[in-house]
Amino acid sequence: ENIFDRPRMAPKTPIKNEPIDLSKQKGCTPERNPITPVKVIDRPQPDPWTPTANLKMLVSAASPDMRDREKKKELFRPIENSEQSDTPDSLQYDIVDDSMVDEFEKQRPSRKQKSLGLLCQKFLARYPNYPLSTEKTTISLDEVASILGVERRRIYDIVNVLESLHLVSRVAKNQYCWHGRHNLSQTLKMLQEAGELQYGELMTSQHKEQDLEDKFGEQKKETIPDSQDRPLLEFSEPDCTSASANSRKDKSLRIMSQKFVMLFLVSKTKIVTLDIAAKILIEETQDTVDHSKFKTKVRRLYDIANVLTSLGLIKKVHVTEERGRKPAFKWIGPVEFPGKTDELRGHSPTSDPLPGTQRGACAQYKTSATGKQRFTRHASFNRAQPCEAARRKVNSEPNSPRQERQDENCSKMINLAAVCRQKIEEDTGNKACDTETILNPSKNSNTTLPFSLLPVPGDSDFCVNPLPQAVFPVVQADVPSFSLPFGITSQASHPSTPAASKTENGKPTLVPNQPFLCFPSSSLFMLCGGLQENNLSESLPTSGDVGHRSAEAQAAVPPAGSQKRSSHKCSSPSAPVDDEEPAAKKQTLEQSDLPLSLVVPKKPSESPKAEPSPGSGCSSAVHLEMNCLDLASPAAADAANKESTKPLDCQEQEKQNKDTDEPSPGNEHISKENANQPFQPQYLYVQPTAGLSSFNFLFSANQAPRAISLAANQLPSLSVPCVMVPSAALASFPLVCSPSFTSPLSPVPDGSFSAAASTSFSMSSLASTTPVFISTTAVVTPKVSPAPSLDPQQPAHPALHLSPVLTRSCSAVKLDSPVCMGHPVTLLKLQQPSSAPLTPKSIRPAHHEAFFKTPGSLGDPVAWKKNEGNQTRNASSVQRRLEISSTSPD
DNA sequence: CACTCCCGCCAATTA
DNA sequence: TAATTGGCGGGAGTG
Repeated sequence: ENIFDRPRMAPKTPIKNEPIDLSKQKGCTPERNPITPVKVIDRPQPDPWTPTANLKMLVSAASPDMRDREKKKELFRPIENSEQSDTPDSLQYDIVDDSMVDEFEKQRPSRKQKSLGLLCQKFLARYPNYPLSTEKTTISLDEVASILGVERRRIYDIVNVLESLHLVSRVAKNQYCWHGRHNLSQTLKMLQEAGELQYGELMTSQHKEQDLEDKFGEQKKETIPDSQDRPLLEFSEPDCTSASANSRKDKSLRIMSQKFVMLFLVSKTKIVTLDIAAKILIEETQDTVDHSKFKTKVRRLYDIANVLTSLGLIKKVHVTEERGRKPAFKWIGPVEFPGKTDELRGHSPTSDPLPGTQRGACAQYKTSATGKQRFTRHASFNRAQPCEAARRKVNSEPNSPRQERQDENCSKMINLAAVCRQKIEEDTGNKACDTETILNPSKNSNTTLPFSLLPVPGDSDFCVNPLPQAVFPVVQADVPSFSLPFGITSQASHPSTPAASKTENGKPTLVPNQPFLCFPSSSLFMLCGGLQENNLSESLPTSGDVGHRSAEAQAAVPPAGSQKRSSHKCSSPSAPVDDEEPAAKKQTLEQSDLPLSLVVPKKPSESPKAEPSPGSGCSSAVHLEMNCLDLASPAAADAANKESTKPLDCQEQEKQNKDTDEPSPGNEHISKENANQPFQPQYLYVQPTAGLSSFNFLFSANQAPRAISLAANQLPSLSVPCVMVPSAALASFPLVCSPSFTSPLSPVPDGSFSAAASTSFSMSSLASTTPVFISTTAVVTPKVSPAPSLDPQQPAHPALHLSPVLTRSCSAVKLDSPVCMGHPVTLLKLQQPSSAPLTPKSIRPAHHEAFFKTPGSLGDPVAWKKNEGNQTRNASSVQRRLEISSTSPD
C-alpha cells in the first residue's frame, strides 16, 4: 500500500497519514520529495512554521528534524485533515471525491489505520522476507518513520520486536540492518529451547488445562517464582551484570518479545492468553503484582502481539474458559525447527572457512547459537568474537551496554542451547533416537532446520558431537561414501513428484526432488532443488504432503490436524515429520511440514539411496529450506504456492495467500504461504558442518532470481543446486570453489541467494566441481561426474546436525522412518527453512557485513557469525527437505 | 464496559 | 549536552 501511495502521494498529498509525513518526507526523503510540497501547499500553510519546517527539513533530513516535524505534525494534522486530506491511509488515494473523501477519510484515519499492526505490515512490506544475501538492507529509522508517517517511537516498537527475532539488527544509531526471515527459524529454535528450559514445566502443566492462569499463577509463585522466570531472564541477560543495567533491559520490549514467543513455542496448545503471558512475564514476580503493572504488561504484550501478528507468527484468538472468554494469541508460525542450529557451535574458530574479514561482517550475526545473535548494534562486528566466547561461557561480560546485553542474552541463549545440546548429545547415544522431538522436528524441520541432517545410523557420533560444538562437524565426519540417492531422487520424483509438487505447495517439490548428495568422507552434500523442482520432484509421496498439512492442523489444534498427522506418521515412517505435536502447527512450520512430509515419503525412497552405510554414511536428512528467497518471485511463488509448500517460512505471509491446502490446516493456516517459494529452488546450503570448517556448501539456489536463472542455465545440466563440500573436500577438490570462493563459498551458500555470490558459486562450483558433486537426480547430475563419488549407497553420514534441534530431527528421523530404523539408513533431509542452514549463517553474515562494516573488525568472529547469518538465510529460503533413507529406497 | 492499544511524556542511554 | 532509545501509562477508540 504504501508503495502505491507513495507515488501518488508524492505528487499530491500524499500521504495518508499525515501531514507529518509530508513534512518529513520533504525533508527526509528525497524520494518523495518531489512533491512533497503538496502538502504544504495544500494545506494552507498551515502554518507558519511550515516554511520553517521546510527549511529545517531540507536542511536536515536528519532525525532531529523529524522530530520537529512530529510536533509540527500535530499542528498540521488538523490542518491536513481539514484540508484535504486525505484519507489517510489507504483509503483512497483518490480523492476523487474530494469532498466525500476528505471529510470522511481525512478525518480519521481511524484508529485502526494507525495501528501498530498495520504499521508493521507496511514496514515489513518494504523489505523482502528473504533478502538476498548480498544485499544488506539498511533501515534508517528516520526515513522509515517519515515514509510511514509515524513517529519514530512507533518504529522502535516494531524494530525492537523484529530485533528480538533477529529479523533486523541494529547497526548504528539510527540504522538497522534488515535480515529478513532467513534466520527466523534458528531464532525460533533457540527460543524454543530456551523456553523449554525456562518455561517448559509451566507450559506443560498449564497447557493441559488451559487455564494457565490459575495454575500458572500458582505454580509460578509457588514453585518457581523465580526459578522459572529467571532462567529466561538470565537468559536474556547474563548475569545481571548490573542490576541497573538490567533494569532497563529486562523490561525491554525485546526481551519481553522473546519470552512471549518462547511461551508459544513451549506451549503445546500454541495458544497463550494475554493474562497468562503477562503474569509470566512479570518477572518481578510476585511482589509486585500490581494491577497497574499487570496492566502495563498487557499493553506491551499487545504491542508485541501486533507485530508478531503482522509477521504471521501468531493470530488473535479467544479462549473461552469457564470464566469467560479471554483474549489470547495462537502461534501460527513454524513450530518446529529442526535444525536448530548449532551453527554457532559449529563453527569452530579455527576451522572457519570464513575469512576474518567476512566474519567481521558477520559479526552482526553473532551467532550465537541460536539466535541470539543479535547483533549488537553497532559494533557488533567486533563483537563477534566475544560472542563466541560468550557462548561458551555463558556470560559474557558486558562491554558495552547494549551490546553487551544483547550479547549476554545471546550468551545466555547460547548457554541454554549448549545445555540442550549437551543433553542431546548425551542422548545421542541414541542419536537417532531422539525421537520425539525428532518427529516434530521432522516436520518442523522445514522450518527450522534447514538442514538438518541427521545422520542416522552410524553417525550418532556425528550427530551428537556436532551439536555440541559445531554442529557441522558431523558431516564431516566421515562420511565415507556418501551416498546419494540419486536414484532416490529420481525415484521419488517419479511417483509423486508431480503430484507432490503440486500438492504441497510446491515448495517441496524441490525438496524432494532435490538431489542430495552426500559425500561420505569428504562430505559433501549437495542439495538440489531443481528449478524444476517441481517436476522432479521427487516429491515425495504425496502422502507426505498430506501429512504435513495435517500436521499443521494438528499443530495448532490437535484435533483436526492431528489425525492426519498421526496417521501419516504412522503410515509412513518417513513422515516423521509429523510430529506429534505438532503443536507445532505453526503454520509456517506446518507448511514446512507439509513439505516435509512430502519429503518424507520420499525419503524412504530416498533413503535407499542415501543410505549409506550406517555408520559410515551420513545420513542426514537435510532439510533445506529454500526460502523463497526471493521474494522476488512472488508471483511464481504464489502460483506455486498454492500448492507447494513450502516455502514456508518465508512466506508465511504468503501463506495466507495460499490457503491452506489442507483442510484442517486450513483453519488458520492459510497463512501458509509457503508456497511460494517453492519454486525457488533450491538453495544451496552449505552446511558447514563442521562449522563451516568442515564443510562448505554450495548452493545453487535457484531461487534467487538471479540465481535461478543462472542455475537454470547452468544447472540444468546439473541438477543439483547445491553442493556441500567438506572443507577437506574442498581442499581436495578444486572445484569447490574457486579459490576465491572458497571461503566465500561457504558463506555464500546460505546466502545463496545472495545472488551473485551464490550464483557464482554454483557456477563455478559446478564447473569445477564437477568432480565433486552430486546430483541427486540423475538427470540433474549429468555433469555430475562426480557422481561417482557419490556413492549413493554409501552411507552417508548423517551427521549434520547442527543444532540440538537437529538432533531432534534426527531422532525424529528415526522415528519416522521406522523403515529405516532397522537399517542404518541415512536420511537426508533438507530443510530449507530457516533453521537448517546453520551453516549458512556464516555466510550471510559475511555478506552483510561485508557490505557494511567489514572493516577490520571483522575478524574471526565474523566468520562464524557469518555462518550464522548464512544459515539464517538458508533457513529462510524455502525449505526443502530431502530425506533419504539409505535403506529403504523404495 | 471491557478490550485494545495509540500517543507521547520523559527517563535511561548513547554519542 | 544533545540525541537516541524506549518504558510507561493515560486515556481514547471499538465493539
